[in-house]
Amino acid sequence: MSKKLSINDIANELHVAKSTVSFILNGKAKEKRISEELTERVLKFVEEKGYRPNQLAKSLSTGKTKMICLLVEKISDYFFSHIAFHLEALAYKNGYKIIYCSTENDPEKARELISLLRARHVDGYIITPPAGIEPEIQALLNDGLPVVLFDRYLPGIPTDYVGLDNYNGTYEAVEFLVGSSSKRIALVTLNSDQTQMLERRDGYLAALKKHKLKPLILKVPFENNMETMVKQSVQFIKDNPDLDAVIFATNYLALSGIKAINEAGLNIPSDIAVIAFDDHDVFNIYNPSISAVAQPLDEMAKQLFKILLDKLENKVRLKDLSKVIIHPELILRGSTHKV
Amino acid sequence: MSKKLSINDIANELHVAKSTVSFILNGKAKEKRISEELTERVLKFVEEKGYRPNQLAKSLSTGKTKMICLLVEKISDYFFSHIAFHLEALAYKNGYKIIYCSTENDPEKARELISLLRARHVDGYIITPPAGIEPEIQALLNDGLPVVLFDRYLPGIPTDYVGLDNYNGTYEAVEFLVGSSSKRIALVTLNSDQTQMLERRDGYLAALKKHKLKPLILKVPFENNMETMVKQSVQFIKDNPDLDAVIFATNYLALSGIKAINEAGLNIPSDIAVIAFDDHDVFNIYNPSISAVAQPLDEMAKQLFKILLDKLENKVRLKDLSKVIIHPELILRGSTHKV
DNA sequence: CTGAAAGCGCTTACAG
DNA sequence: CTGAAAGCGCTTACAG
Repeated sequence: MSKKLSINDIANELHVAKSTVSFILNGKAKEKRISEELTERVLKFVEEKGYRPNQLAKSLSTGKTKMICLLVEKISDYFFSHIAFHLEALAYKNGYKIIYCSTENDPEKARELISLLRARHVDGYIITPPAGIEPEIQALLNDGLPVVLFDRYLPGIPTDYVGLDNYNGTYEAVEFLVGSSSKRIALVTLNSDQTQMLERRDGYLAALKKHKLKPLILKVPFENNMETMVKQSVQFIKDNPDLDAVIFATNYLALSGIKAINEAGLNIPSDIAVIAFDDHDVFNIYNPSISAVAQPLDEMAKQLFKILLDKLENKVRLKDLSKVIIHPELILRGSTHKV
Repeated sequence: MSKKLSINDIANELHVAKSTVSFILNGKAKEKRISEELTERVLKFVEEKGYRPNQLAKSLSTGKTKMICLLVEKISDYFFSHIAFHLEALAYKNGYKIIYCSTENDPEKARELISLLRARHVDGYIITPPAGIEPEIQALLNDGLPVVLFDRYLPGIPTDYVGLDNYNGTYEAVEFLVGSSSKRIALVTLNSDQTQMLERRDGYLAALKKHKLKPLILKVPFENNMETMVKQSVQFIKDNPDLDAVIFATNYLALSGIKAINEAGLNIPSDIAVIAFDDHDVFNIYNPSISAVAQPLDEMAKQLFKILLDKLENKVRLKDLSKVIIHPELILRGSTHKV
């Protein structure tokens, strides 16, 4: 276990001041008018020895850790793990590392996590906030730390935000269903007040109203397991025999709902057409394949990271907020009628 | 943006030495025989002010960062994102944070990531290694850093390891299929030399041999997208009309394979029985539901973390290696015959 | 029990 | 161009 090289060792071995080495390593050789020859010599030595500056010391001294906190509802969810993957690529390209945390939608846990991450001095935050952590978010902002919310926002607090145009997502889904002659269109959603869920509901309601159709909404409790969800959906279908189309507000609701439709002995799409909100790998290979309102995951990640990076690099003032609303894509597959 | 409190500020305000404050904060008050009254006073003050020690400074001084690197093939994969979720819970309970990185199975990228994480002085590593990073793993070990590999290992290097009993996973799957009267059992696997894939193949071959059945293996190139995989599987099915059962070596191979079986106009399980290696949420709600050799994800995460933590806390010597082989669970669902 | 001091490994004004 | 020095905010022997 060879002792790790420090900037001091390098300075000593090369008989130069460690400040000189530091400047060279940080690309300030020109600026500090250090001779090209010396610069070369130092860089070569560093290269040979495989020296890597201790980031802890650097961070303590500069106040920057080059770490970003990704605080999501649950890292194992399809949506979040894919966002995590895309963000990672962008972060690494720019010299940042990502620490992830799952809130499981518990504000208490989110508070604790933010507090822990603050003690580690991460440079910026990307967060899907549970309701109730407004004070902590505000505190981050007050202390000059960049915070970008995504997927859902906190109505009381102005922040940077990247989200889907959920309203038009369901609106356009309804429009399509009406256009393919569905008359009785239900929305199956979660019993949740998160902004993205409310927007999906509102888009649905608005489109139905436009077409003078009666809304029909099933709210599934958030905590339910798949089995319970299926049962509730089956009951819902039985109670509404005139149903001829369903929009599911999340991809897992759709999966359980389709099982329910199968169990009820109905055919997709001839008896009931189905559109899922939020795409999923398996929708493509399901039988029938499932139409979906897709969130462009890479685009969302790209926008999220851009907003954060601009603030981290002081290209944008902290007070100047960006809201990016990404347009979803309605992907038509086998679970809806051809038009 | 109020200035952050430091241990110096606290010492000054309370008119005590900062070493005293440090001892108290680190629970060494008793050991250092600091009066209970003073201890109380300091803790109360700290509590009131909401002081959080700067972890960077602490890390620089102690050499411990309380951070763990989770280096996986791809964070958005079902298996890895679920392992990540379970590990997170364990890590946080023990005061650790996790930085994740995706190697995408590229040794060059893995090397770069390890180098970057070393500069950040993470305390320990949990890794699914791509072939070719043996030297880097060895270097970590030589420098006394705990490393636990999982899912696959590097044959040349003795390390801590947590993996599935892949051999018996496919072996038992074949046994079951034979027992439910399948005669012509194929294995669809990836064109990969990773240890876990080889073990799955070997278990399959051994079980077939025992029953004097002829093996039939399709190797799908690793890089293929879903569509290509489906095409290859369809062709494979057509080429082998006597096929009556298939074991898919990964969950995504199973999903594309099932699509292929559907497209070939065959019925599951009456024409072809199907077992997938590695369970997936959607298998349960698929129609028919899909039998699977399930990896106990929480158990794997638990073992992984325990091994790592024991080393981090010096409960186990670095040289003493653990290998934990976890037994898979064969979950029978609708894609296989009842027995 | 307490205080002064050195050290972790960097950065960065400041003076030459 | 270079060197000595202070500072980031902790920990921890060491001496009283």
